[in-house]
Amino acid sequence: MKSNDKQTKEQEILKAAEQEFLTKGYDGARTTSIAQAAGVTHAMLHYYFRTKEQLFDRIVESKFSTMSQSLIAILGDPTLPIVERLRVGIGAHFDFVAENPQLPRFVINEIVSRPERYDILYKRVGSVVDNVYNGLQADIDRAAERGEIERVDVRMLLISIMSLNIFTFLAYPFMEPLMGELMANREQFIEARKAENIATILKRIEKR
Amino acid sequence: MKSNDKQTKEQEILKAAEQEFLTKGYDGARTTSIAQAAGVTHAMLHYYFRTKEQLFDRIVESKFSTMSQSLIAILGDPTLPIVERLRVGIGAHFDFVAENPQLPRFVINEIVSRPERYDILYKRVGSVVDNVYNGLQADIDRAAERGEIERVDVRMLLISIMSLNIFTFLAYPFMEPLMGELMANREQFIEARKAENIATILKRIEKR
DNA sequence: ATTTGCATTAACAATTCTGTTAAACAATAT
DNA sequence: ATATTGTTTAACAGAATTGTTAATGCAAAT
Repeated sequence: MKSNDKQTKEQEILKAAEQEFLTKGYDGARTTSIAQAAGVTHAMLHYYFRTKEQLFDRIVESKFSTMSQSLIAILGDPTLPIVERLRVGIGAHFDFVAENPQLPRFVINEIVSRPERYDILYKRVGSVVDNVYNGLQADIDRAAERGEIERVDVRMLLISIMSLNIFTFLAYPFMEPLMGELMANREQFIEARKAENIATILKRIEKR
Repeated sequence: MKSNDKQTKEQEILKAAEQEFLTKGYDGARTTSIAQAAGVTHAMLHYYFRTKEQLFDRIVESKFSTMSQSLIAILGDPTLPIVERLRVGIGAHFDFVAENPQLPRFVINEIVSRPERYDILYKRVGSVVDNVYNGLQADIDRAAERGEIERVDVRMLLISIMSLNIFTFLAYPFMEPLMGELMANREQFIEARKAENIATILKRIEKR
């Protein structure tokens, strides 16, 4: 076959694997099921990726990278006034999660069920992150100095933002049946939730 | 053996199963591993519970029940003034989750990976819940009428509370390496987080 | 046209895991 | 003492799943 089609098949498998791993996790995923969804025999899967684990690693790598990007989105544009900066940052992060609704559950499950695998990854990231906060924290501190907002710990604020934004999608299937008409229209609910999360965080830093 | 010891063995298996299922999920759990952790041969597990699925159902039943209780805790004491009522309710819910930190991930994963299983459960619960909200919503409306707080939709507020409280524990292993000294002392962080969540929600309903 | 190298398939091998069974064992009642 | 009942073990059976391999196909290069 053409090297064109080869890429297509390999990517077909990757696409199917992503879907399967994201919804069912490593343990629940079946290589035969992935192959079937990709329209190839399962031997092909092993031909291209050798083992289930190596295929999985490819997905993990890509998903962890996406996850990092989403976190960086929160930090927003440093040239904006702090309240605007946060409003935009929170919204961008929310949109990011909305486009990857299965991602947080996947990442969290991975880290919980096989922490050893991510030790190295984390050691690398850990030290970088501190610097990342500092810019935003300084911004907040200056605005607080000027009496525009309440002074808060940026890490606490980031956790709150992640909580509100991510939980919306993480627990969607759990909450949907409990919330009646509020969640009847998904898009409408998502929009309302975005506004609510922004309002909640901005009020948190409002000066009394 | 004594019927005393019998109960002990059966419960030993249940205890081990709970741990295994909560951390690894249904697919990742191994009946042999559960049996080993319980100190019995795996045939015993089948003797008492017949199949992996039946054993799992026992755990699910118990965990879903615990989950329901935790949600009811948020509603708090209707005789208290609204702000106090919420403060206490949020704190109680937080404490509940703190004592069952693996619970939300387990429940969410279950519902995502096998939604059919919970359709019946939900149909039952769904209609009840509306009544549950109404009390608190009325309480909020009255306080808003008197100009004490801002008027909000109780369901949005409940989602925010759950988001903040649950995410703290859900994503703990994910965040811990990213937050440096903030999360170095677990108990201290948990306390700070509890206060932060309460502050965030109470500010949300504060009148400008 | 033949060789070369990758792609593909079908059949098979090995392992892991769940669940069964038949026999041994222990406690209690008769 | 013996029968009865429930408990426990070891060995096994069956199914599912991952991974391998040897043969075949196909396309481009020489």
